[in-house]
Amino acid sequence: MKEVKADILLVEDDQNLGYMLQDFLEMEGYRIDLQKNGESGLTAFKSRQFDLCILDVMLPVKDGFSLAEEIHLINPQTPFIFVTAKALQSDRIKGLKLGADDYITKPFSTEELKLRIENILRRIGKQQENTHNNVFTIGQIIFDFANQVLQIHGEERRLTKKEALLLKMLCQNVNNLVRREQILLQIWGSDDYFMGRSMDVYIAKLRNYLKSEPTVNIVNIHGTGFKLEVNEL
Amino acid sequence: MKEVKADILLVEDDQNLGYMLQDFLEMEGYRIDLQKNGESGLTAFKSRQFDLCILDVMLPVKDGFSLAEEIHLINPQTPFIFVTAKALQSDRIKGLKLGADDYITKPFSTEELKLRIENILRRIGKQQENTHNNVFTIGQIIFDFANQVLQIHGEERRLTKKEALLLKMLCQNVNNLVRREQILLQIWGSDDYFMGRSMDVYIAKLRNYLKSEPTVNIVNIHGTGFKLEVNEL
DNA sequence: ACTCCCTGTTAATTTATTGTTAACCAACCA
DNA sequence: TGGTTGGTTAACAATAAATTAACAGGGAGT
Repeated sequence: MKEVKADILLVEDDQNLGYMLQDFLEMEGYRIDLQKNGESGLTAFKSRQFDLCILDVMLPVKDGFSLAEEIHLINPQTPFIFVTAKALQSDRIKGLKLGADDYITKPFSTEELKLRIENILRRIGKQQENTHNNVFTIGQIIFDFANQVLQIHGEERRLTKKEALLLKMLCQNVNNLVRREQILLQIWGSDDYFMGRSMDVYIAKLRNYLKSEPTVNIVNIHGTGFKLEVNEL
Repeated sequence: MKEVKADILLVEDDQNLGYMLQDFLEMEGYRIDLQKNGESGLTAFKSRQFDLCILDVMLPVKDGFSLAEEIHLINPQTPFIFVTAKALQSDRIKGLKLGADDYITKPFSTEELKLRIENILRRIGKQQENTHNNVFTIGQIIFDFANQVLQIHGEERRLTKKEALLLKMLCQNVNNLVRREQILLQIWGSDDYFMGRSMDVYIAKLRNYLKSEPTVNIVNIHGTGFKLEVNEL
């Protein structure tokens, strides 16, 4: 079950590029409506709400610029990105004047497009995936690293800095071993006997906090490290 | 009398380009602080508030990327644009990953730059307005940042500049942790022991002002920062 | 089973951070 | 000049967190 990060209207007449982008963006967690010309693009836009539009400039039936104008007329809020093969200065300026939030020229990497989309969505306040917010779900428990808080069945439990750091490390490696020395070096700064004992104390504390979740366990791998085990149902 | 549209920090080592841009942007109604290297750029940034930063990537003393990182640390709100001669894909991606709001490559027309600036300012405009109106409601209390006044049950209490800045920061992150270093960097300009103690004194003052509201609390997250908690009814 | 070493747990101790009040100082202003 | 005001530093109390200690189990090899 993946949460949809945002609804995107993609208008691109080049079949190959269109499908490729659709696939890529869907894999990134966006819901895509792919249209092949300006007119169907406009119809699609009218039919429901989108968080973002990606428009090719050269489109059959109705070009990207006039499409953008009409979209802007219908909903001036909606941000849009132009994609184009032409690197013409004048074209870029025309796009930006129309209020384009971004303007990228082919060839571009999907990585770049992804970052630009994320940037725009972040700015308009669309909630990004929580992974960047550092919110983890551990069984029924919600761990908000940024606020150092654990939500256990409605109850809030505040964590100390070290507790939070340690739990984050385990969460980032759910169901995977994290070696003692790695934890010690990263959180305690160095790996000696006493630091190690200190860490064990913290493991005990975390176990205590998580004990209400039977599907969640911090298991010890003798002589090696720990693993946060979460058994999905 | 010309209204200043925005304060822009421009860091560009190429004298010609730098002056040219400064002139152009000033004619456009922006107030420009031109710096010639990364280090002086950082100093300038610390010295006051900017609405936007335009950074060359290739800078003497401290490159644009690390400058951006530090700026982001001090005030994650501030948008920035990278300007560079290199059209390297990997560079563009690095910049965007750092959270750049835009990335434009030389040569570019001043017209394009102008449009991109307007775009960004327009986008942050809404939030800006709210935070430029700068009237927050904290439970029953009304905090007018612009006038540095707190309305507590009809009573007016005037705040000092630092008190107001600190309270604003907390308000902008209601119910969210604000880290000590971030407050210190943003308001006090640097993070050392005494600044920290000074801040603690201000926290005490604010707590005192807000103590009549039982639903409002400034809670300390030990070793990390503070959180303005407002419990809705 | 015996032994060594690693881990679990709780409590005691030490260290670091914060709360608070007041003294101090510099800038501003009548 | 002297009185305000805003801001910093100092000092001490109160807390919270982190480490250390102490002891009890447990695994793994012999």
